[in-house]
Amino acid sequence: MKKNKPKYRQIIDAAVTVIAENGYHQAQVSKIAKQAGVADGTIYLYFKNKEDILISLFQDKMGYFVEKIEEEIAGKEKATEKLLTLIENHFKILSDDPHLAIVTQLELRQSNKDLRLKINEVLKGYLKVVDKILIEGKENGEFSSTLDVRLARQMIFGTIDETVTTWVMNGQKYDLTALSKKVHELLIHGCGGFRSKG
Amino acid sequence: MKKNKPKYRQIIDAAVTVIAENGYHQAQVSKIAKQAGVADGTIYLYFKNKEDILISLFQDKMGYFVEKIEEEIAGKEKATEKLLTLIENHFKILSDDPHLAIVTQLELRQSNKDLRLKINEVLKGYLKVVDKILIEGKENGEFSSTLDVRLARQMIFGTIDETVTTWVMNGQKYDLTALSKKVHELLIHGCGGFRSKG
Amino acid sequence: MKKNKPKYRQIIDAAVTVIAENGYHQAQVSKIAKQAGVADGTIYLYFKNKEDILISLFQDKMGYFVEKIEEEIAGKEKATEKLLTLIENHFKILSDDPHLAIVTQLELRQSNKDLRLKINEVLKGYLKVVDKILIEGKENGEFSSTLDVRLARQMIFGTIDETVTTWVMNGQKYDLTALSKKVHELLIHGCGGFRSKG
Amino acid sequence: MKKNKPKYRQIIDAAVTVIAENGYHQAQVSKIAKQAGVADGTIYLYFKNKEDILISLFQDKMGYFVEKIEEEIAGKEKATEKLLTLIENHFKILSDDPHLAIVTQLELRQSNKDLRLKINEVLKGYLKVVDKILIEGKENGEFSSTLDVRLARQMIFGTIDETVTTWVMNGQKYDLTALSKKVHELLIHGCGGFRSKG
DNA sequence: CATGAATGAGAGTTCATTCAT
DNA sequence: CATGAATGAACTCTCATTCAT
Repeated sequence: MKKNKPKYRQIIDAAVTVIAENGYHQAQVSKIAKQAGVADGTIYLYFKNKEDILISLFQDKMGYFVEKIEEEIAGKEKATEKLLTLIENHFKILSDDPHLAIVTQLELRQSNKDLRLKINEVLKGYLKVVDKILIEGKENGEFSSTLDVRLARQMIFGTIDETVTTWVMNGQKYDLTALSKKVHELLIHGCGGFRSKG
Repeated sequence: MKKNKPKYRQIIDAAVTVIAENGYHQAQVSKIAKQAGVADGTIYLYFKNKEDILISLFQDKMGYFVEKIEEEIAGKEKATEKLLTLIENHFKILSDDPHLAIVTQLELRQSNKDLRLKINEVLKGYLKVVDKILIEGKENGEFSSTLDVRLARQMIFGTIDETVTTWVMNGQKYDLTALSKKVHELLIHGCGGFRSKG
Repeated sequence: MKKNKPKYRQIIDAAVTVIAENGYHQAQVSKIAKQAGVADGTIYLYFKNKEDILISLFQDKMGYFVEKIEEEIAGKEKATEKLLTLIENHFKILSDDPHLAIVTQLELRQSNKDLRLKINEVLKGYLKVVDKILIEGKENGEFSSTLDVRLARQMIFGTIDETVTTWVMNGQKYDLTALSKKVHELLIHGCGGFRSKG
Repeated sequence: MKKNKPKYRQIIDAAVTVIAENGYHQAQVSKIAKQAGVADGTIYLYFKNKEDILISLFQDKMGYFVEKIEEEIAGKEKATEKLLTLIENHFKILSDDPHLAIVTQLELRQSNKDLRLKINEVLKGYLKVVDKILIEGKENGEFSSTLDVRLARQMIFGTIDETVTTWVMNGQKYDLTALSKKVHELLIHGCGGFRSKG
């Protein structure tokens, strides 16, 4: 398994750095090779082609993402708590790795449709976690019984994603993690806020 | 004013068609010229360069977007009604122009950072409309008085955008406009739904 | 005869200005037309093509050059005096018209071989004047009886031309005409200078 | 050092051939690559861009020029002998390489001002050699003590250059080297020739 | 005579990938 | 396993010239 060899990770990490610092369109294979400390040709011993580096990068990082979040969620009882944990961790992981945030929110989106379709495939793992929380919440009465899971998932992911992207575009200058509770509150009660009476 | 000459529109429309049918990276100037029925060089009598075509395209279409939505909103009294109208029109305009939907949701996002920054500039007009609705809703008590306008705007835009993108990526096979009410409901009351009692 | 119409001269003069100020490769027909205050198409009512403007420009200016010099020379008796007069006038005409100097010494030389061959054709009129002086000087004993007229002509023209070019390349900052006597002295007596005894 | 690799020279030599045979404006990079027997992209492993090929070509050839002439001059005692040697070698080197003569006298002069300024920089090395001869000649009494070195240098370079250019423009049909002595004689004694008595 | 909108051919350069060493 | 020199396809933009008005 090539994925366990040290150079595999070296190249993935080099790709994140190079893309974050130079932008997607200025991230040539030769630059990644140099950053990784290997020859251009060596890249092709570990990856099929350039696209494969990017997909692998995404799978690798997103795999950790899902794993980490599932782990943290496991300890929570209520769906709303789980959703908060998901938001908190999503924000935290990207806050802790500014390069990764730039790469996933801005740079990788410049890739062509094919690559984006493959990235979406990878994203499904994340979306399944969201779906599971939503279904659980519907079942135990925390969420509306008429909730459309697919739409709610799109709202949750869309909102989190837009929040992170705005933060990255503004230069990661403010504290993203501090927004978790307010975003959570918004997602649970909407713009209307919590009402005891209509 | 070049913008009023027929060839200006011909070229913009040709660009939408060519990008939608061939993808961003396969939309060569010569292809756009051919589709528009003009010579390659003619493009440069109306646009500074290729990037200028894309920005103009976005400004042009988004300008209509904002104009149309502001017009429709004007007739509504309540902020929630205005939000519904915004969602309905957003979905309707893109539903009515499948090519435009592909271009704005998928293809134009592949552009480089410079172009994307300029596109974001244009988007600000749309976000201001959303902000106005939110502020109004806070003032007349429809929305929570503690609502964070910026976060709420990110939720609204993120949700709408993600909903449209998902629809486009799935081949525009289902009725997007039919989702307006449910998306609206979600944005107002959140996953928790409307509760008469906490 | 088109050459006598006012627009003919307007265009020639515009060409000199535009080439001097923008350089040969940035002297587009449209720029010359604008400077001349006529439409692009009008150029082609007076000149066959762009090359024709440049050749006409050269013929026109060089014609004045030869005419002026022949006129001044006519009043001189000795060949050496005639040579001095030629140098003085050559330097003076170009000193008096800095744009023309730039155009003839630097810009027009960037033209392609065809155009340069035609320019050389025009130059022959000037070289004939030089030849006449040389032959006269040989006949009346002012110049060596073994003088190779062709080589001497190349020396005279090469020296004058190089002197003017150096002056133009240095920004026309010093007084070119002040060099006439010394250049003349050099051409008559060479580096060795005048010697009463070998 | 790329300059010592065989392909570096292959490309330079190919450029001389292609420019001489097709003219400056018809010397496309792809043509030079083909002539050199390498791929288009290979050119850019050895040269920054097309202009860099031409400057390198000039530096390379002119470097040899100056080196060769300085070497030959070193063995001569008198300034006049040195000048003769310079002329002889200048003529000989270009006579021996007809392609190079075409390139330096006609084609490279069509380059834009930027390139020509860089070429002039290279030429300064040659002009310094001329200056050294002139100063030496003044010091040891061979040349006039009142000689203006800058003007004399312009005469010498202008005359040699004009002589070579005329020879190239006439199709290199006559023996250029045979003119060395007469040109030398002209430069030393001028049109007046050698006089024992004024 | 004069206009100026329209034409369309033509070339330098980058970079993912290969393969002989 | 690792190297890195070599490959070659692909595309934007300029500008001299024309011709319908």
